[in-house]
Amino acid sequence: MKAYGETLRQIREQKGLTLKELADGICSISFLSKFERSDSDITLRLFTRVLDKLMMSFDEFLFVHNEFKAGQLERFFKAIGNAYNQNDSDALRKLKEQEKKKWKQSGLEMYKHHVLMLQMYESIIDNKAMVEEVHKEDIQRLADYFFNVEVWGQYEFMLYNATMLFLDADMVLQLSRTAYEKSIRYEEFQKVNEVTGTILMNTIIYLLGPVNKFTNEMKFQAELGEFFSYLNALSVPEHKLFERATLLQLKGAYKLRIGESELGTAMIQKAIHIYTELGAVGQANHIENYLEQIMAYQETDS
Amino acid sequence: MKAYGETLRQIREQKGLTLKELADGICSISFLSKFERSDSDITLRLFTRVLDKLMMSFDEFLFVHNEFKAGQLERFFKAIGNAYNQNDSDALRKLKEQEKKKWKQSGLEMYKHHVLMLQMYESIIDNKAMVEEVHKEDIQRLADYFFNVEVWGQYEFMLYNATMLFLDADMVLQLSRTAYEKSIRYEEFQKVNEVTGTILMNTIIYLLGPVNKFTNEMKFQAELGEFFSYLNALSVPEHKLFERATLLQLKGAYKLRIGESELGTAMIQKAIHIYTELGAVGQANHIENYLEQIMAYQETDS
DNA sequence: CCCTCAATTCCACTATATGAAAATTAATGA
DNA sequence: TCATTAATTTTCATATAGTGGAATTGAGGG
Repeated sequence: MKAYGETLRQIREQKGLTLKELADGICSISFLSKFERSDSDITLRLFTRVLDKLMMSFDEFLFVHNEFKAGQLERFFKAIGNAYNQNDSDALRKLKEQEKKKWKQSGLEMYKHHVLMLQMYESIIDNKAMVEEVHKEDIQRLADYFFNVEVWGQYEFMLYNATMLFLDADMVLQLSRTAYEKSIRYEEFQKVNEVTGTILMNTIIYLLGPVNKFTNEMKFQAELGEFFSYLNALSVPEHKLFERATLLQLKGAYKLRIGESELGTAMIQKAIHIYTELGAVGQANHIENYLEQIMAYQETDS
Repeated sequence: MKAYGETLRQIREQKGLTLKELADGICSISFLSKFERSDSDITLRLFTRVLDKLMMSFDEFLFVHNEFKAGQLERFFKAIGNAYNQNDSDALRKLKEQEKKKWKQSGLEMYKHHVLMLQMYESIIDNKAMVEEVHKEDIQRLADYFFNVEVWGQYEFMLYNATMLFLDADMVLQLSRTAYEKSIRYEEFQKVNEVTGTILMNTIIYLLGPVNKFTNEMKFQAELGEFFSYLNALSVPEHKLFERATLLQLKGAYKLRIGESELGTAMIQKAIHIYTELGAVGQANHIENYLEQIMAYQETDS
């Protein structure tokens, strides 16, 4: 792997800066030269100032350094998401083995969580019943982790989003609420902001329950109201059209759920219409199927 | 300012890790302890591995470290944007003085660009004619910079987006094209991806020309087609509803521009309708005004 | 109470980060 | 062609990053 210094040199030369100019006020010229030739490493403090001077963020620097590939966190969850969406249980198993290995080497709890998560996705794909008894305590451990971490970071948000579907309703209620509260200080940090959105959406979907229950009595009415208001707050910026469209769609589903069929259908139709107008046919079809499923069950029922 | 080590300690403790666990395989326990107590700095190489183990990105770490504030790059451009949108020429002048000072201290060209940019925004707000002669060469310098930087980073994209409005049409054509091409490798890097979107939108708006010219002959027909196709390519992911809506709106404006009034109006109405349905009244009004302006001019003309 | 584990401190030692000045290279121009 | 100058690399001295170990403190836990 290329050293960081070489990347820095590339960037500096791109910008037409001399060693002297970049080093000025930060470190000696000779040292910067050494670092760029990977004759020496650099301390965090100095490097921060170098990047500041270049008006560059660490993540962007690393992105360039890693040949324009995203960081490990995103790659990890994206790999899981891709494998799951493509029903590729081989890929999931592979990922699971990797994490298991890391766990055995380090004994760190986080890798155990990863193994659990991957196992669960695997069992969904393979349509195997989850070996509940065995995992029960692992799940509890995972939930405990979420309850104990005081400040959530992007990792916790993403992990929770990827596992909430396996947790009990009362846990989900508490944790999603916690997640929303903890996310507020990340308002300016786009990535966390976005995961929070998905968490809230998934929570609402979770609380609405399976489609074939849409005619029974309602369990989480108050809580749904609460989470709708969170999602509303998150979608305040007017350019967040995707969040707003999803909100519309979910509100429609909610109306359907509580029996206001005409209103609910109308709202979902609106959402479908918007997606269609914008040429997002995949999404439009997806919602349409969802709506049809509900209708089918309700017909059976009546 | 708090030292990095302290922040790391907070995070480590939050995650319930011991020094031993975090240091294992990376560095000695006693050293990590030293670093966390700011008794010592840490090298970039080691710190990268620490963050990797924590599944944390540099930017997120710095975000937490800086008390949940965005990085300097974004703060800088956001400050300018805010001041401009609020017609606050005092704030702009203040920013300008800051950059001027940096320029005098370092002699770096980039600060001169910043001064130029701020001066131009200032003159728009104060409705003063730009002192063209004086700035002509500065503008040329800025354009030269864009032409010479081989690999654009987030900074270059943002700077170009903020200044293109002051450049000549032929420069804008070339540079926007370049910008799009250079942005392709940043597909996975959200922030650059987003600025690219705005650059393309602004380019199209620039090429469409002022509203009161909407009845004259068309200059950049071919180029507009080109940029529409770029923006189309960028908006492929179906969740990019804002980009898609803007595209609809701009295509409508284009139709109006080339005389297809009914079709153009219909498209823009669609966009307005979507914003309205999604409760984005600000945006909806904004587009409505735009449409009315065009219509007013066309009526005068006929 | 003892026992254990996490963290700090101290020490001795090595590797290397960092700065100042000298040497080299490259480019430019008279 | 030879100065001249700027940019970079080398050299070398020193401060400090980083290791490993051992002794100490402190906080539970049984």
